Amino acid sequence: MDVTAILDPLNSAQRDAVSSQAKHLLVLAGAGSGKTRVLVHRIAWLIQVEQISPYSLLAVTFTNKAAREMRARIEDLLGYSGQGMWVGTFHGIAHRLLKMHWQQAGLPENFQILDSDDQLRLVKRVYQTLGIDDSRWPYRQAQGFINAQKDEGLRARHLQPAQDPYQRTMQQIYTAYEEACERGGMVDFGELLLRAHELWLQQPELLQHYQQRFRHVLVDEFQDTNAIQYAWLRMLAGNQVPLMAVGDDDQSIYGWRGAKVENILNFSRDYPDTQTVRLEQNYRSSKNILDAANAVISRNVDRLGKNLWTDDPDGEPIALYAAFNEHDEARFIADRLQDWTSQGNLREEAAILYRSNAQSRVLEEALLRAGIPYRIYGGQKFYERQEIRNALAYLRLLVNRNDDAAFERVVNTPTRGIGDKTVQGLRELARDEGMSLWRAAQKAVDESLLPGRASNAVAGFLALIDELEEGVVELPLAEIADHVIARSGLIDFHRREKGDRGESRVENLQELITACRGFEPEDKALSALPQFLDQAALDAGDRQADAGADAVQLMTLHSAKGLEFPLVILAGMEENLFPHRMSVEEPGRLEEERRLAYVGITRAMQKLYLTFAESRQQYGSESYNAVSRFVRDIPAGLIEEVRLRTHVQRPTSYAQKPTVSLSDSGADTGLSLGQRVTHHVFGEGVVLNFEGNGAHARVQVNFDNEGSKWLVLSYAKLTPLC
DNA sequence: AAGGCAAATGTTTTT
DNA sequence: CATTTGCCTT
Repeated sequence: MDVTAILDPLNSAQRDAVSSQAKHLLVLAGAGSGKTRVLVHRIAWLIQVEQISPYSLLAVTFTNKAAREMRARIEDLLGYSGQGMWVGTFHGIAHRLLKMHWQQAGLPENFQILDSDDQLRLVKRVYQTLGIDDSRWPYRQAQGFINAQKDEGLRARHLQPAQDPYQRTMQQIYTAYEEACERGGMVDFGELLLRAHELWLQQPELLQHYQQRFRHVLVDEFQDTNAIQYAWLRMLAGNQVPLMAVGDDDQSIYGWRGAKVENILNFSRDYPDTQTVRLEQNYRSSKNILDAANAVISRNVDRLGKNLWTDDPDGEPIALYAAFNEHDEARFIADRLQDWTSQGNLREEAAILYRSNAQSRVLEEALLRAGIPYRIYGGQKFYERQEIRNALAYLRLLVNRNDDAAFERVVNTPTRGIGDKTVQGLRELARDEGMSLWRAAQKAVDESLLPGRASNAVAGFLALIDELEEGVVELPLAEIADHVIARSGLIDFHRREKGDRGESRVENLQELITACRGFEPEDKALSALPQFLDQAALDAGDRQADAGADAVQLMTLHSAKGLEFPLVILAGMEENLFPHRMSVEEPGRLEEERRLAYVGITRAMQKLYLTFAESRQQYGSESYNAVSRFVRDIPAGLIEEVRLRTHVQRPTSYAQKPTVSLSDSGADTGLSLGQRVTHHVFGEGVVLNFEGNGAHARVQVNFDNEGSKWLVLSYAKLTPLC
């Protein structure tokens, strides 16, 4: 392949980036501006033109999905997979390093990865040993504290001794938590990064080895890197390895998880010989959609500044629908999707995006009723399901009896008469003797330290695990899993569960066996099981099994980042929902919500619907939210309001009754449910509800600025609009 | 030790 | 509203 094949499909800014001769490169890539394409073509350029071996390239992404996509697209372009090239997530690469250099990293060879669930359990155990009151300091707060510190690259010993009780308690927990991890050879997600950083810090010759090996390092979604990830990159780069960072400050939506947009700002300061390239031409959305997105994001103060433009025509106007309530909203959406497919489009080209997962239920119901196939992304991941984690815990015990997290999880699952008290006893013994729970259990049985019944039960559990391992180690992975799931009693345990929840859990366990069958170990020489377990911990398994069927896509705005759809429906465009009520107070968090709105709008290629509900059931009670400020930020000229309710008679009985009563109550008020009205004090609003008649008639109006109010019809001078 | 009922508690998500 | 947690009874 020659240079033209790499550069021809690119615009001039993209070409500048791909063929850059500068030492370091910062690409500010707006939404839909060909970010991944530039990365992939840059890699092709380095290999084909600069003659750099794939072995000397390192490409870091944020998600496993992005890593897979990059691999696939490199293969597409080059015609072969970049053999020997390191492509992976920060965590995946850190894990790889630690596996290779476990001794230098001060870890046991078979160190265990703790996911957030394991981590929370460990935190709870630390509370118990320290005697900390969890009603005063919630577990999750401590977990959040620990992760936030690790994101910043701080260990407990790095923290300033503090006076205030919150800091003191958290630091105490953090210290004990670190000790517990160290003792058990356990490594949480943050620890992977922290350790990988320290590994190089403490082993300069190892760092040098990698600095010589990697002749180019490329980073995707740079706006999502946190402090420790950037520190790790900087250490690797030193003053010799060229870095290429690609990101978009306007799409930084993970600040709440430690991501630092500032890293983008600091990059050119930290590396003065950086060429900055802006990709501002958008190839994805119609002009109307892009103008709307620009209008929304321009209200943010804290930006690097970038204006996306397009050669495309205006396209269709953005449609806004004011629903009566969330059911009406869902019904409207289902109708639009029906229109979409009846016009000959594919369902999978349409996506419904929402701020929070809780919104999906009503939408699902409406789609189900309308017979529209759909697929939901997000929610619970496969490897995070209870039943799967239980099965994995048994498998983990086979590999490593001293895995306390796994031991605790399944010692009494299915229930076998080992209750809290017994486990508590084992924990104390383990702590006193400085041994794992497994060894403590052995000791307790051998030396009859437990009451008879409990002792028998514990002995039974120990025997079960040993027995599970017998004659199984040499078998293929899937058969090991099958054997363990059946013999541990997990299948029966879930089969006995009431409702159809148990049924789906049994199916999931079967699915796990299938996953084992399809698993290809990275290192064929080593046993497959430990490799499978590591992969399960690092990749939550969000790949969709039934990707073949044509279905509408439902997902949160967060998980929509990086995707695009011809038709996008943003549902729940309401204050308190989006922007979320937790984020409206703080300007910084509000800016992040706004970036989320920007991400949402820019997912749309041809047609964008915005919907909101005048009234919505939230946490069991009715709430009345004004239309989202993000909708108001969009110039009116770009929006076409759909006003079905004034023309269409709602067939449902509850909606008709008040309409009839309203006109029956003496003079025709000209009001109906969903009617837009204006009041001389409260301004504009929408009629939500109605009660009584004649002089006592009252209407409930949701005012745009004042919220919902009940007004006596004969006093309030309401003027109908439209 | 296990199961049932009342009370509390609700973002976003990856690794 | 729906799910999870904690207390209380068998």
